Amino acid sequence: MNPEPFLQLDRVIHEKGRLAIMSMLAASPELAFTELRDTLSMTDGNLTTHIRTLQEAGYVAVSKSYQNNRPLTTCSLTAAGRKAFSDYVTLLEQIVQQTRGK
Amino acid sequence: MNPEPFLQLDRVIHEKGRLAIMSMLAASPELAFTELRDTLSMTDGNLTTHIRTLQEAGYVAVSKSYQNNRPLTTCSLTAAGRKAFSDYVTLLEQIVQQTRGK
DNA sequence: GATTCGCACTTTGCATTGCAAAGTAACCAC
DNA sequence: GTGGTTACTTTGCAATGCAAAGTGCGAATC
Repeated sequence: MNPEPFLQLDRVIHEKGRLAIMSMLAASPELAFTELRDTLSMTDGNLTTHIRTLQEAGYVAVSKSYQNNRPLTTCSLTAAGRKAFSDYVTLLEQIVQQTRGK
Repeated sequence: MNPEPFLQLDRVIHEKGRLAIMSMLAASPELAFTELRDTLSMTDGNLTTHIRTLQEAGYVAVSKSYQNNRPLTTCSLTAAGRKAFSDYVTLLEQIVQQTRGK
């Protein structure tokens, strides 16, 4: 068994909530705070902190505006975020293959 | 994007360290404390607590004995552990496919 | 026009947990 | 017998996930 993939897993992404956020953002150019919250059944507080963590890591860009007289926060992946997520998934693939191939 | 797989990920297994332990145990019938520690470059304290967590979840069986005048702790997957790990990897597969198939 | 309501977040506080430093126990070397 | 090594365990701390409570703003109700 090769332990390398595990050791390399990015802590920022390897967290249920943030992994889900990253996956959703990888599939859509941008998503609103409320879309993420409702789709992932997260509490508001939980979602803000995860988004902040991703933002501080440089993985997502956050834009805040006003639309329809409401605050509107939209998130999108940065280039670094896309890269990091791709690398992460590659590691997952390796782990799955290592496991299934036993 | 389907958020189901993420929501289902088993917290006990979905942790870098424990995921690595479970993977190693899935590949070998049993492993010694020291083998796990050295292969995964974990500190002793870190490893014991992770093993305890897995044990309390009913995923690994731990047997303690004395061999060569040394304590010898060996771990192996339980049936429940094997099942839980298999389910977990299945979810990983889904996540990888969802991502790669975009 | 004050006030209640609802929406979209943010902040705060708590409870959990990862982690390693220090501790324990048993053996060996000298 | 004490100094060192191995194989763990316990303890303490720092980080983090999480949700309850808080904030700001506009709309509706009175």
